Order: sequence, then structure tokens, then C-alpha cells
Amino acid sequence: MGNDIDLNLYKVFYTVATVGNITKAAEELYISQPAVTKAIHTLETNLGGVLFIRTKKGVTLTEEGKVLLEYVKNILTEARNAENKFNSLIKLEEGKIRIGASATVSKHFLMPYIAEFHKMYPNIDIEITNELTINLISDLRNGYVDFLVTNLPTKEALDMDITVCAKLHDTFAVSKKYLEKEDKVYTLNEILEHKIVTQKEPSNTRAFLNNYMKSNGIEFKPDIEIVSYGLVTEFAKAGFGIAYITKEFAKEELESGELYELNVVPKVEERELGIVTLKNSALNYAASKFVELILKDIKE
Amino acid sequence: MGNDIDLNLYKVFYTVATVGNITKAAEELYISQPAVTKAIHTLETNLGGVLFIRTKKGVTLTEEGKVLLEYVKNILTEARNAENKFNSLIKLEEGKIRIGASATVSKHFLMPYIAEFHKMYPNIDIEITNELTINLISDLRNGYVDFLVTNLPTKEALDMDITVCAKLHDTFAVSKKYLEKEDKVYTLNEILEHKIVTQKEPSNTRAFLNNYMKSNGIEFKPDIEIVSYGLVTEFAKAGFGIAYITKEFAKEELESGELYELNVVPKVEERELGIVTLKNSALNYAASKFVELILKDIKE
DNA sequence: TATAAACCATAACTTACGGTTATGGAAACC
DNA sequence: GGTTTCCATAACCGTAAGTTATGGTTTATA
Repeated sequence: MGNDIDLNLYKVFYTVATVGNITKAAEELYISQPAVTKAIHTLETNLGGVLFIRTKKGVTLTEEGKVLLEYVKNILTEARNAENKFNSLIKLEEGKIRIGASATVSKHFLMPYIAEFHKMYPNIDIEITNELTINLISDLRNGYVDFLVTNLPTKEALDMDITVCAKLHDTFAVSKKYLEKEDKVYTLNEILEHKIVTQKEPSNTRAFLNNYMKSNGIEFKPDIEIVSYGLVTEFAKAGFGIAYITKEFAKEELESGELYELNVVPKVEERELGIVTLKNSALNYAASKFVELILKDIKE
Repeated sequence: MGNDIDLNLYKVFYTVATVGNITKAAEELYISQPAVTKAIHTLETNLGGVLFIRTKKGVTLTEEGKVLLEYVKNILTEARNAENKFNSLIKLEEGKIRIGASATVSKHFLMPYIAEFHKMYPNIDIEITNELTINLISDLRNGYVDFLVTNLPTKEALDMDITVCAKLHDTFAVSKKYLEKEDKVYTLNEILEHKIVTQKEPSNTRAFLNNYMKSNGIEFKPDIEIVSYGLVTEFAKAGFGIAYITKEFAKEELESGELYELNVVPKVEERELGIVTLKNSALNYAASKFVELILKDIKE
């Protein structure tokens, strides 16, 4: 956009035009009167025409100057709007964060961060999409969400950046209603003599469980399969069997004693929760601030 | 309109944003690459946020940068529009001239100038208002016309600037049908023995005639009074009597011999044709150019 | 797997120009 | 007629926008 003239001169022009007096305009602009005189002159020579008629009482616009002024008004208000908009985005006075995460992660992991962030920046909209990880990934690719918070590892992540934001610990837990608490170390086979409650495939958690079983040489089939993770703990609490759960997502039940953890060997490996973003595409400022908030915890 | 940031930086920003590459943008802007780098940096610090993400393949806009770009596009196109508009006004590629003048002046004086001007600048609209001088003056005051071309003197001209643009010579003329041509010097009283054809009051010409008569001690009453000056010559040509005419406005009739001038003493004083503009208000560029064209002739 | 090429960042230097002060002239105001 | 109000001009100054040179890092190339 080959734009020749010095846009800053328009600021001076505007002030002089509205004030109608070079000396006063200079005061308003906090520069000297000769500076303004010169600015108007260079603008006039650059444009190739006269903008003001100089009188002893001040200056008045020529007809062409009046026409120009209308354009200049638009230019300057748009510039002001640009500044304001950018500012409010940076100051987090407005904006939107679109997070993709499972209902479980949303409830048990994100919730406190969202609450904290919302308290700090109440005008930032937060939109959460709860779906299966596979769907979330396509949402991310299609630009429907800014980033995901999901269990790792997520395969096919060549076009994505992953940042670990928490460690997850799976375990077997059960209600006393189903199995009296005992100070005992369970083998996997002993566990499998019981009814097993777990999530239905496909799910990251279930895939992790399958893999764990397989690496211990066991081809297994659970007794109760549930789509919603939330219901897994409910079924366990109701005494339907031994549930495969993630400790971080069942804190309440474990702390209240509604469920207790079984001491099983071999221990289930540690998993990770990660923030997934699209490579080569930046988060908006609000989203990056939110991610920062999450990561602050893990840094320590 | 307290606008803080350097508007010229937006030009650089725009180029970088669209090219997506600082080095190439520098080429396009005919400045060095470090200059562009620096410009973007200062813009970023002035705005207080990041505009681009630097990669090894170039730069890409942040989300906030994308938002800013939309505003900047508007700013730059409006600036370009402003330049273009001003330019075409100055180049006389567009514009309008509104002239107030009597039908006589329009026909016998302005016509050739209008033709010449229109040939030079065919896109300038020329609007002519024909009315009595009194009405033209109020049109001028009300801004309905840019300037007047009228007989002088025009009273009540304190708020107006007057520039003489031609000399006018009134005289008595007659057709051979009415009075056989004689090589004779007429006194005013001899003239008055005939039928007199002249314009009806109010009119500048008639006022001038009245004044001329009065200064020669004569209270006179014409025999035929006509509103339209054009018809005065027609009536004279038809042999109704001796007409009071302006030589400059009856060239054809005098040259063709349809009318001939009577040698009357004392001679009628010279009158002036003037361009009348409103004080403290500038003509638009097209109008001022037109006035220039008229005045070019009298200068010589 | 060197080698070259592409890009942005930084540093040190130069200069043009946007600012300054000082002054003048010409109306307008008391 | 003195004072004030304006804009224009001249001479000077400092900064910030430009310059060249260089470096580091990644990506493409042979």
C-alpha cells in the first residue's frame, strides 16, 4: 500500500484545523509554534496544495483542506480505536479462551484454574468443549479450540506442541461395601478375581489400563464398562466392584473414605496430563496467560 | 485527539504483516532489514504487546496482531483515499464552480472564459446563477455561489472583496430604421427628444444611467423600459428608439451595423465589471483558477 | 554431514529531520 | 501609538530513523 505522505503530520493538521490557530495548536501539541508552522508547510508541499489561509487572527481551512479534514478525522479515530482495542486485548479486558478437555479433566483439574483466572480477568470469556480426545484433536486442528488439556501420550502429534502440566496416578480402588479393607498386597490376578469397573473404550484412561494389563501378560475383559468417568467412581462407591481410577480425579472419594486404594503390584505407571497446542500458530494473549497460570504450579 | 503512537510505523507493520517476512518487507519498503526489525520492535513496545512470532521461515502475526491489522488496513486505505481526493481536487480532475452573474454578463463576458476553462478542465462542473445583483449578493452571503461577476459599484460591500476584471463603456445606440445615420454630435437634450429604450429598475445599468442624467441636471423618464437587457438591443434593432447600451455587450450589433453609436456629449463615464467574493472565505481551488483565468486578460 | 542459504537480532555508526530559541513583520486591539 | 496577537523565517541542536557489518540459528542442498 504505497503510502507516501507522513501520517504523523495529519495529527498536527487535525489540531490546527480544529483549533484554527497555529500558536494555540502548538500549545495543545506541546511543541513550539515554529514546529507546527513547519509541519503544516511540509504537509502542504507533500500534498501539493494549500490547506490553510493564514490571516492575522489565525488560520482557516481552504475548501480542499476541509475535504481533507474529513478523511483525517477518520484516520485518527481509526488509529485511536486500533490502540484501544489492542490495549484491551493485552490488558485482558476482553478476549476469549477456548479450551478442549474431557469432562473429567475439566472438573477435576481445570476448574480451580478457571475460577482463579476468571477472578483476575472477569471479562475474558472461557469456552470449554468436552469431547473425546480424538474429537478434540480435530477441533484443535480446525481452529475450534485454542488448546487442549488431555492425558498423554496423544499419538499423531507431529503438528502439535505438548507441554506436560501435571502427573497422574492411576490405581485400583474399591468401596468397603464391596470389599472389606485389609492390609494386603494384591497381585493382578487376585484383582481380576473380582468384578472390575472401568471406562469403556475408546478412552485414554482405558487404553492405558489395557496396555498395563497387556504388558503384564494379561488379556482382560472388565465386568462393568462405563462411558463417563464420573460414573465409574459412582459405581465403585455403590459397591459394584473394583474400579480403575485416577487418584487426582477421585480425591474426594479417597479422602472421605468412600473409596480406598488397593495396594496392587506391579504399580501402575505414572501418566501425564498435557497442554496441546497447534505448532506454528500462536495462542491469543488471554489463552497464553491461562496456560502460564497452569504451568506456574508445575514449575515449582 | 490524543494519539500517541507513530502512525508511520503502521506502514511498516502492514507491509511486514502481508509479506510475512521482515527481509522481503524491507526490500518492498526500500529500507534495510534492521530498520524494519527496529520499527516493529518500537511499535511493539509502544503498543505494549507482541505483534509477530518470529520463526526461521519468517514472521507470523499473533492473534492480537491480526486484530490490529484490520484496523491498520482501514487507516492506510483511508490515508490513500485522502491523498487521492486532495490530488484530484488540486489537479482539477474534479470540483465545482458556482458563479453568480446576470444573464448579460454571463452571455457576453463569461461565456468565452467558461468555454476555455471547460476545455482545459472538462471534469469541473460549472454552475451559473442568473439573477438580479441584489439577489446574487444574498446568494453569495448564503454560500450558494462561490463568487459574482457583476457591474460595479456594488454598495454594501464591506464584507466582500472586489476585483475589477473589465472596463465597460455605456453609450447611446440606434438603428437606421429609427434614425438615419448622420455625422453629428448630440447633446443630451437632443437625445431626449427621441424615444429612449433602456432597462427597467432595479438594475445596475439603469442606476448608472439615472445617475448620469442627474449629474447633468436632468430628471428623465424613458419611453420604453425593459427588464431583460437582451431585449433592449432587440427593441433598438427593431427601431423603437435610441437605446442605452453597453458597448461590450452589443459588439455584434455594432459591428454588423444593425445598431450604430451616437456621438453624445458629455460622454458616459467608464464603468467597471468586478469579481466579488466574500471576505474571510477562500475560493475553492477550481474557482480560484477560474478567476485567475479571467484576470489574466486584464493584467496585460 | 558439511555447506550454503535464509532470516531475524544486535551493535556501532551516520545523518536527516523534527524539534528548539530568537527574531521579525504585520494586522488587530485598546 | 503602544501592546498584543499571529505566522514566517533563520540558525542551531539532538534524537531517532536510517545505515553497514556481523552473528546465530534454522532450513534447504549437494
